[in-house]
Amino acid sequence: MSEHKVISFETMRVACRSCTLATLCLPVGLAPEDVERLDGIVKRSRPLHRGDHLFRSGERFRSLYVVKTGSVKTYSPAEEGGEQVLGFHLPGEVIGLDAIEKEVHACSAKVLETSAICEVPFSRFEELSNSIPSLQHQMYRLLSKEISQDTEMLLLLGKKGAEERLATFLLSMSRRLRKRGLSATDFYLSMSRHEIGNYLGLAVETVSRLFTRFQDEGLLKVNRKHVQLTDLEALEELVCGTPSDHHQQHIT
Amino acid sequence: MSEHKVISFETMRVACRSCTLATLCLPVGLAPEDVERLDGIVKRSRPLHRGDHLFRSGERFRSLYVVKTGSVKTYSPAEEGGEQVLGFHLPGEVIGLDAIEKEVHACSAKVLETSAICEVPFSRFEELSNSIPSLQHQMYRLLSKEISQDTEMLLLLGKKGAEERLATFLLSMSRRLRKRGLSATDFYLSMSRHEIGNYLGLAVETVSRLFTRFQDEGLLKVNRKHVQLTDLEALEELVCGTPSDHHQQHIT
DNA sequence: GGCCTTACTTGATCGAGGTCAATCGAAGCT
DNA sequence: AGCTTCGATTGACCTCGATCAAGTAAGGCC
Repeated sequence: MSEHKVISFETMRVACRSCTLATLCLPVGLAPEDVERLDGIVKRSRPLHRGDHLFRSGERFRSLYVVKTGSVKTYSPAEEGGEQVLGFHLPGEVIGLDAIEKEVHACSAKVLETSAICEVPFSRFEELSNSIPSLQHQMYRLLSKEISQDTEMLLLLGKKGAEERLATFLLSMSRRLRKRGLSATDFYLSMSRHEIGNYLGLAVETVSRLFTRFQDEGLLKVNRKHVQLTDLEALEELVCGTPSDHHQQHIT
Repeated sequence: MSEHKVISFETMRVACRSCTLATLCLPVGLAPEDVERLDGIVKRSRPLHRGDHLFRSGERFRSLYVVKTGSVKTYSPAEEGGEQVLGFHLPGEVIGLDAIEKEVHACSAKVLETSAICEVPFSRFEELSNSIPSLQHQMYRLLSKEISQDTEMLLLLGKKGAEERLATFLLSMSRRLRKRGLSATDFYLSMSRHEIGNYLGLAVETVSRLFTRFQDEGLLKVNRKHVQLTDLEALEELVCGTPSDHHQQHIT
């Protein structure tokens, strides 16, 4: 994991108002004094390390978590040691939204690399959002966004072929990294091929073969976890469905 | 469509407080005067008919819709006339939650049979939820529930085979109908085989074959849109993943 | 009633991608 | 360094479900 920088402890102590992720995870148009209030309920812990859990399936839901640096995967432990990867979470993204209703976590969240995570106790947050309309509004938007993202993913898994799935995944990473001010074309994947395959509903071997094929076709360069997207345009094309009329699953 | 009863106009005028769906779509523990307030912003229209749209992809988002009777499908119009079915919505279910963030509908909603639908203007609802903490709480729960349902669906499409998909679909219908006080084992499907297949990521032919197979195996009786589940137990087993160790997609 | 359109069913064939198996290479350990 | 382990890659083969192609039955309309 030497490709990932160590998180300085100082970084952890930065308040919401000065966090570089403020525009991502903070309500837009929130008054400064309200930011203070929100800041007051956020817990900041020491950096977590690869393999640490934010929570596990079955645990009582208490807090939402916001990734500050690093990355987290959520997964649903299936029968017999097998697991189902539900998502990968990058800085600025919120984890735990699916557990609000039942007040129990249906999935587990595991840190993929050394990461800084903010914890937001939900009951406190809910009280706060009661007295701050724009915070409530932002929360509605956040939840709604999660729904529409899941919907897109659903579409991907339901009808798209293996190529489109991997291309979509790579472009999603690219887009999300760019939004966070990082390189959109040159990055390290913090998850294994196995986890990618599991997430996309593909066998590890298929993921591996696709990486090789994409490289052969000049779409990207890949070396282990290091990926460089050299032809975003072509990847987009693969996704958008003009792949020279590829085996487009029935659909109708 | 003679199998579906016509909605009397009277039914439409019933206020939230006396609606049989109150326990489904109303906040639990909402004070009577608050129910009145909510009731005040809900619009009730004449019954809609098969093919009518609640909204179309691209339209500005203004309201959430609650199915009172009948059923609705949401779908995303894909390239070239093809569409992607995103979900089927039964009485008590809310439609439009995915559009809150962008304030634009990314999908269309079409009525599958004569249906009564309540319209809830979102901006008014949001104001109201600002002053009624338990309404806000219920809304958080509702949005969260949608997320966890999408997550389950995602799992289904990512890793499950055709049998499991159809079995899951049928059990989902069964469970939802039971919750609404209708028969869990004897019902009419308001959507076509084609729409079921599209929704589950399967070809029409596969859906048809599976219905036949399930019938042959004594799991259900099917005649056109009329379905009778005669062995819920066995269907559950198909879903849960103890199908005598069937071709369980890699997963790991 | 008879025609027509649309939905559903059933059979035959094909291919994307999963499974099995072997090899390779990198990171971690003593 | 040398050993071990786990992840990634590559090849051979096979299965599930898509696609193609009829054929059948039901509702709609004159």
